Amino acid sequence: MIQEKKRTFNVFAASKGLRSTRQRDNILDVFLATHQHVSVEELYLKVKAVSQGVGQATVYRTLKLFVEAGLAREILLHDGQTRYEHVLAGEHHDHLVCTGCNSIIEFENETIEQLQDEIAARHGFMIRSHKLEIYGLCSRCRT
Amino acid sequence: MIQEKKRTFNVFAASKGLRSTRQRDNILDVFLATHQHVSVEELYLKVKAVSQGVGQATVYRTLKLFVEAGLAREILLHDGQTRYEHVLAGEHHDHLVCTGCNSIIEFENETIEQLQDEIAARHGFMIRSHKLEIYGLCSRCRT
DNA sequence: CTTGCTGCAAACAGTTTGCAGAACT
DNA sequence: AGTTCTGCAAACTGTTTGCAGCAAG
Repeated sequence: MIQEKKRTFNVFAASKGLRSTRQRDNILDVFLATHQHVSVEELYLKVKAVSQGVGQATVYRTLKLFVEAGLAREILLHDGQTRYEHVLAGEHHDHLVCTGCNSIIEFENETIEQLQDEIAARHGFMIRSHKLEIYGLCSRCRT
Repeated sequence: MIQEKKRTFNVFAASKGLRSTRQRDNILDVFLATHQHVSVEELYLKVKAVSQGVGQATVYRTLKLFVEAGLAREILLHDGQTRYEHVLAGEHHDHLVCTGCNSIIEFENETIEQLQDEIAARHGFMIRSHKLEIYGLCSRCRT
């Protein structure tokens, strides 16, 4: 599905008249190879390790493109850094964030999603996205 | 209940050996008189209108104290500013955030809270707090 | 050759911090 | 008097932007 994502980005790029560059390819590769919730800084370091001469600015700019292309999603946790996660086709997941070790457990719950739809409908609200984060201590960190 | 909140803060201050100052009183008054989701900047301006000579830094410092004292809670939306909301005894509410006009509708849903507890339990996770934000367009903004 | 993309460094916005003087106890 | 608190301005951090040169189409 990595190929699939690359294709998605190419289609998007073509439709926008964007050019294909070494940097964007590198960043996309690294992003796709990465696990959930990379910060820009982390990604920048990984990209730099693979190929010299990619500036932070480009990483920032490119990540925004990925978001536009629907490949990535911004998430704001409480650590002052914007992080990006993969958008997995169709489904959505939420996060259990451990404040002890900063680990993140993902979960999905169809019922919660449905309830959200109901709540939105009740307020005449049209949902575009949502974010549910539960903070606390994971099983290892609760002593 | 404003008196009640002031008392809460005084108790907290006393227990921490903090001093009572004109600035802190002013900021607390303004915060309590304020509606949900004030940014530091907004609060700073309101405080300055009431009494000259209160610096931004003090507002920042004081808001953190309110959080520690359990009166306020930080919320991070997607506008680059940290906002603070009132902590209402016991109950918790979540947000429908309109990306059109930046208005915020609050809601509560007991069932969602229960589902969260179940999910957490399933992962051996101990919940400390959570945050559910639904982004989209409110009834006025959806055209 | 035209136009978009990049790296760099400077600019920014929000927040934090060091410090000298003011204020509380 | 002894400390804590404050305002100011400078420092910081994460992110954005202007621009000259580079590279893709």
